[in-house]
Amino acid sequence: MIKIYNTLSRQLEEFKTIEPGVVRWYNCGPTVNGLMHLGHARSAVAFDIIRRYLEYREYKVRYIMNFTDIEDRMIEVATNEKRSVLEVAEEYLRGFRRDMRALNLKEATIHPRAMLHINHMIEFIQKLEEKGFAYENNGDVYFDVRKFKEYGKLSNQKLDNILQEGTEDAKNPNKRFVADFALWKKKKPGEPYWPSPWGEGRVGWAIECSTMSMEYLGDTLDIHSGGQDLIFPHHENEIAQSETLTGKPFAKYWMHNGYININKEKMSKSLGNFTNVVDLLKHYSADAVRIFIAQTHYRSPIDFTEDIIDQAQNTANKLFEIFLLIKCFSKKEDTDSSLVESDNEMLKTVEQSRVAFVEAMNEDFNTSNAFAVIFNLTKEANDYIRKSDEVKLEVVQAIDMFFDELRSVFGIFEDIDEDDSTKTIGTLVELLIELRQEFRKDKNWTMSDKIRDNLKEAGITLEDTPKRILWKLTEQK
RNA sequence: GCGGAGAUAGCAAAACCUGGCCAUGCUGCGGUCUGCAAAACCGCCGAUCGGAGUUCAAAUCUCCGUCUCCGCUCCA
Repeated sequence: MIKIYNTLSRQLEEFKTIEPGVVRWYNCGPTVNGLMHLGHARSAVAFDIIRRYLEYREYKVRYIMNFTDIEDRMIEVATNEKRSVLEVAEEYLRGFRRDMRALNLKEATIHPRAMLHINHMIEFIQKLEEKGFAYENNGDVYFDVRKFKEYGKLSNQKLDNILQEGTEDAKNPNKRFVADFALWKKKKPGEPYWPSPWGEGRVGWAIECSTMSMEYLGDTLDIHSGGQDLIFPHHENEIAQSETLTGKPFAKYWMHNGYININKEKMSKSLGNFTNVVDLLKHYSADAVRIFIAQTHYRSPIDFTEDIIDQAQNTANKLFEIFLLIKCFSKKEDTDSSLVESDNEMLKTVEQSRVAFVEAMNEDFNTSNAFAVIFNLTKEANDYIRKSDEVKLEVVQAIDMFFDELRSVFGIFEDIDEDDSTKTIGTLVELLIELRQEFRKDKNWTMSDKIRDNLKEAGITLEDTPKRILWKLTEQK
């Protein structure tokens, strides 16, 4: 049984989809007005792993992640850079797609763009108006939050406490009530606009997500997710509009990931401490970044420092080595001899690890504990390869199969394999190892060390273990 | 002011809902193995913010306090 923490109820709930075996999931995507930064990455990777886990548990996941390409901040950037909103959108959309691929994020089922759904949004607003929950004033259209009795249920706020007088938005004379939010905004000079029943203008932010999610997933979603900062007002507003329109719950489970701080400070433009994914990937592998994110539970805050990402890179390198070692052994010839006790114990450990892994992930996707399981298993696997009298194919293949599962859930080292050039090198290296063993038998340390040292210089590290000699290509990063 | 999250070893982090010898990773120290080295494995060091309460038993529940972060304005 999978348990999910639901922001709406503020507790763990059993995960039950509306349609058995199918997950309808809308993840609030980014506004494409800049480069993908660490905050986007945290959210995207955390939910990517959860999605992959649900797929691992054989759910069919319909995963929608939007790109917001028309919004206040888009216009702001376009104005500053003296370009059209469309140009800005195109550029950063490409950037996001590139960085998302680099981070090995699975492609969403659909990545809808707001600008292509304006007509549906207008229809949505019209229906709200017909129902009497929206009102037009001077070319703007607002949602009348006081009519939606449950407003504030997601963010756990009372209407009286929402929006203090004195904020800029509260002074807007077109609104009847301070907390009312814009569904449609009258065009301003120089801004992109669309025709509508209320005159020329553009859509409000929250209506974009409501419209697109319902268009692709129906009236009620299983999961709606995003960063914690979206709880209010964005998701609160989505609930108000959507539930007013359909009279049904908008989403069963609301999931929100924790923030990333940089050296104990919020990542923000004014502090100039944005860490962009492109820059990060210049120094660290995507696997390290994903491990860095997955080692903390998705709801906990992360304080990003260089030290921590270095540690994650270190962990990534170690995992890579044992993964590759097992992968290589899983492709060797079978030995024909029957399993001994230590083999059976290893097989048992793999099975127990799988159970423990599933248990950890079932508990609101406890990736920290899942990693603890992985580390414990890699210890055993390392021992098995180095200390068994004979490495049995059946055993390494069982380990490798589970490692494959882990790699695909966490989205790390998915392309791990020997390529052809490695195989050729392997044949040569094994020849040299044999030669070196001859020298070692004769206690000719000068020659044996020379082989080892020269190989090391060539980027190949030898490892003398009790039972056999292992070799590996020296890490690049 | 209102709402939320949090404080666990040198660093990171889990367990907290559902009370029962504080997982796990990195670092440091020692050991095993080895001709040596490296690796790997084993062991050790070391922590529940402070105070009170409930309890046979508290990191976990309750209360008080201190501190940090976030939201209430565009944010993942």
